[in-house]
Amino acid sequence: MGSGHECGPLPVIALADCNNFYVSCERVFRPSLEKRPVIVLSNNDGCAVARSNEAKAIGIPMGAPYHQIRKLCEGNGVVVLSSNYELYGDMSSRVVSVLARFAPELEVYSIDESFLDLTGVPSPLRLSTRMRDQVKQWTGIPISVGLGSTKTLAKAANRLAKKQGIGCQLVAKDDREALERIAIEDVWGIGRRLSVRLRRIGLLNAWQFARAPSPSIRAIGGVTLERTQRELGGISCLEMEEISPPRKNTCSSRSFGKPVMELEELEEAVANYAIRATRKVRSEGSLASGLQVFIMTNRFREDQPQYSNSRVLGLDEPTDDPIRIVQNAKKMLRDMYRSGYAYKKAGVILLDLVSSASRQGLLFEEHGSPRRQDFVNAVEEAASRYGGGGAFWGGQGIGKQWRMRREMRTPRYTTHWDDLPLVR
DNA sequence: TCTGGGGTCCTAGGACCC
DNA sequence: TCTGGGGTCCTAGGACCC
Repeated sequence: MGSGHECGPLPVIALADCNNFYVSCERVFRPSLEKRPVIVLSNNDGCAVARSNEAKAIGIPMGAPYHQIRKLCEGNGVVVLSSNYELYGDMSSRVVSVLARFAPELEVYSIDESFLDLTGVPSPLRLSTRMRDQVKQWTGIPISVGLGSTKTLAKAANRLAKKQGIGCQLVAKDDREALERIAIEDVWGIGRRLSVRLRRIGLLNAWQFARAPSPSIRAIGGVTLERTQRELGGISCLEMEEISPPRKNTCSSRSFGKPVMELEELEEAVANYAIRATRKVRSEGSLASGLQVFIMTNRFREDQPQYSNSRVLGLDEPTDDPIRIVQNAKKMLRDMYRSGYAYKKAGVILLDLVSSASRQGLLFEEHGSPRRQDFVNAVEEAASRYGGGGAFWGGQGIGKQWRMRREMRTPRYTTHWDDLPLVR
């Protein structure tokens, strides 16, 4: 230790990333979608958030608003699906459980990506290939695996693996040829803004970026960008995080299916979002120390008057009480509501979540009488067991004119009994 | 007519204090 | 001729990710 030489084996990080994940999930249950152009739309059937390779080849860009590509889709026989997050969430955990058999240390990074520590494995490429076959065989989901000595190099390797249609790829920190093929905007951590500024000073790809003088990098993107640069140079700055740190905030928000003018309807939507957000924190055993409510008009409509606002409230004591949160959220909404605007979106954010186990022990809480707690728990229990139809709070309303559109959703094959595929 | 949702981290600048 | 300086805390906004 401390000699400046390598001690122990060179670190090897793998990034296993599902190919076109949402589309692949749909294909598992509808094999007829294989080899056809398929896209999955975001909430509200708004944008294309997943595209099969065939759909990419047609020229459908990532994130394209559906109304802009509708003609293109119709003209090319593209299968268009609404998103089905219950299905994707369930498929995701299946994939993770297979991956976990291949490495002692695994970090679930997103719904379709996991990092694995393969340090010390004799032949990481061969292991990755076996892993990829296993995932495909057991879950039906195709994945690509990138290998590198840091997370950022593994990301870059994964990108090349996907681009070239090969399953697994390793990129070493001094592999000039490979790193030159990664455009600057495709480096993990460099988005649209930063890539423009980096291109302006002549840095066009990952190789050039990695070798640029670090003070100029820091001047452009601060310590975060400098970390990315070091990672590309093989110096690890982003550690594996096996257990994800507890969430700090949670948000529930939706665009409305139709613009909303009236306060009453907004109140209904906000009550629903508040309850959804509260259920999330309850399920994680957390309490909210504050909440934020926001509303906004459609920012794309330049012909219409715009208004957006938000209110933040600190709670005197952390809570997971839906009644209290809904009451406060509605009060905050009424406070900032202005009539005469066509509202497009609203949301509720629960802030500064703390663990309910470490609840700071007020034995005599004014609002938290045992009977009230029991009542709240009973309603929430019924709601979670039987879904929204089991029980709901008064303020949630029953009209739901503002509900989002989801007109092309496939059945929830794996999570709802009613939707199980029938075998004949 | 139609443009997603849910997160994190960092930084600059203001308020406040001594 | 020329307003003190330095620390902490908080927040809004900007950047990124999938």
